[in-house]
Amino acid sequence: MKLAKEMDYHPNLLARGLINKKSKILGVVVPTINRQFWSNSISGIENIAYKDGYNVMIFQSAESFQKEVEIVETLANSRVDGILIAFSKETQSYGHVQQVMDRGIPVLLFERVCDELNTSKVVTDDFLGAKKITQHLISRGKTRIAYLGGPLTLGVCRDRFHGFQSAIKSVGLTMSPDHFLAMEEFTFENAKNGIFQLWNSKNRPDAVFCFADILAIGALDACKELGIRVPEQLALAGFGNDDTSRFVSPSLTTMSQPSFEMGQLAAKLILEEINTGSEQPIFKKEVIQPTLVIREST
Amino acid sequence: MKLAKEMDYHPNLLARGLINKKSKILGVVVPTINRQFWSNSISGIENIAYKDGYNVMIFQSAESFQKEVEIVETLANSRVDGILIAFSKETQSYGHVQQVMDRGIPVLLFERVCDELNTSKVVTDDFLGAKKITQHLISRGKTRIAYLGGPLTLGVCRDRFHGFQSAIKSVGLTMSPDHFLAMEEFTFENAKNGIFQLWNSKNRPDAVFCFADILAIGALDACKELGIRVPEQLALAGFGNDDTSRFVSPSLTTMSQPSFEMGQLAAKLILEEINTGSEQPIFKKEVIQPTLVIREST
DNA sequence: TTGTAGGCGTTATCAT
DNA sequence: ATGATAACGCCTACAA
Repeated sequence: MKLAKEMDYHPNLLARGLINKKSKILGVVVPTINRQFWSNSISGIENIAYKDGYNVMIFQSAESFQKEVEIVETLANSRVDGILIAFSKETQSYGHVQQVMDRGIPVLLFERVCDELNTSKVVTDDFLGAKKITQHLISRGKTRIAYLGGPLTLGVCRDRFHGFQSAIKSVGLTMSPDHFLAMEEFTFENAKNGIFQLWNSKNRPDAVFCFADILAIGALDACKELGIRVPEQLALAGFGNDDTSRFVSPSLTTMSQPSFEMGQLAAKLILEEINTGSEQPIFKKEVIQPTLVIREST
Repeated sequence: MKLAKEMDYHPNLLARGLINKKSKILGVVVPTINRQFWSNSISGIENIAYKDGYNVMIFQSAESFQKEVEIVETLANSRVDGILIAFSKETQSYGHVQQVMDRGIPVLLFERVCDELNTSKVVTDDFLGAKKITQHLISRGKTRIAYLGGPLTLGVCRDRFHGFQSAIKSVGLTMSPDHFLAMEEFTFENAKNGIFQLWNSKNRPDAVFCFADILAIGALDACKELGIRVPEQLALAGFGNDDTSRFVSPSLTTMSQPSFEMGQLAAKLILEEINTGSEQPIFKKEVIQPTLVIREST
């Protein structure tokens, strides 16, 4: 070691990886790092990975299937020891992932998963989470609850919508069809327009379940412009508990997802799989419970 | 290519990197990806890098000097083709970076930089930005402006403070010493306590220049609790133009930093350096102007 | 204990 | 054009 330092020797990780057939790198693919859920998850993954001497390579698919395919291929070709993926919104087929699994690379799916692949998974209990917060809206005396969310092709959207429905139905309520708004992109502006639309109809809701905090924040802004009192005239519920949800006013009732811990768990599972070697691994599906955070908007 | 596909051949990027002495990977080191400025910068870097066939490896120093040193070493040992660094708050010495530069690896500094290293740099014009927004506060008739920021050991803090001072002095104002609050950690809570402290003194300010949006948001919350009217009794200015600054109410006046574009520029500069080969490169320092976004808090 | 040969998967070079 | 060979830097196995 002394001589190494004297000679300014530094190991070449490429060569080491080549001979060892492992790079001590985990690859992570997320839709974006520009939202707290994802960046926190990544921090959780890193937290565990570092302890085990692993580095983490982060990639953003930017919700593009094409890019996701390229990234997964690159990751596999870089001989990363494991890949953690949260699918893009566009992703409907999973051949690109099955392929790297066939090549013997451990894969773990988190948050945005699919049923078709036989891997370990870490997901939020979206059904129960959505059900709980909808029940909370109902407990506030709301009966005409609208749904503001994404296309039901995306698993997460489907689950949350079903949870929402389940809560409604179990108390004998129904959702009028024009209270179901699905948008392709989860943006502030889209949500705002959604509220305008809902409020201009003859059949105004008295509460809105929003698929994500950013939608609820857009909804809130629409309410301000329209002079709607929140939560008296219209209660708003979000999902995710982004920092922002605490800072807006009225502050936002939402479901808190333990994103950091989910990342940690995901890393633990895949490292387990990596370290137990090539024996037939048992794939675990961990379903994480989000918790209700009640604030002013309900 | 056909045969390659038939045989399910995939190139081994480690072997390729070993022989080519280049990995087609850029390494990025940021304090955290959990703030929009950083995640947007990274998106900008990726945007340019991908076009040139480069992948981006992202690492978080978590504001720890020790971790930053380790990351830089790992990156160098992985034979990345270039390293983009934004220093951690703790970083005061730069030997770890000089070392990899001596090893012939191109390095670019962005946002959190230092004068000691001879590299290309991409920075915000913190001095002028702080000066502009302070002048804006002055133009609103404020005369007792407090400063809420970080330790002056951090270059960014120093520059913004000097810009603040310059604006104050140029109109013959002075800052009373107890209106200077420096905190180690830029958190909502710290900022809140700062406002409590300022408001409990005999010498209340009528405006606060906050080093970062999150501080202004904490300040805003303190104002709500204390019943201070913003901006009439106390005007608040932030820095960074995080999404949240638009969503709080009153919405926040702040300086907008073109983070995505700064990332793009940083990537362009280092790729230029990489592609021109080992000839003596000319190091550029790009100083980006932030723009004033006037909202309700002033 | 210490030293040496061989191979990981590529690519560049040289010979055919 | 096609084919063989050496080398990138490291590590393992085997020989001394």
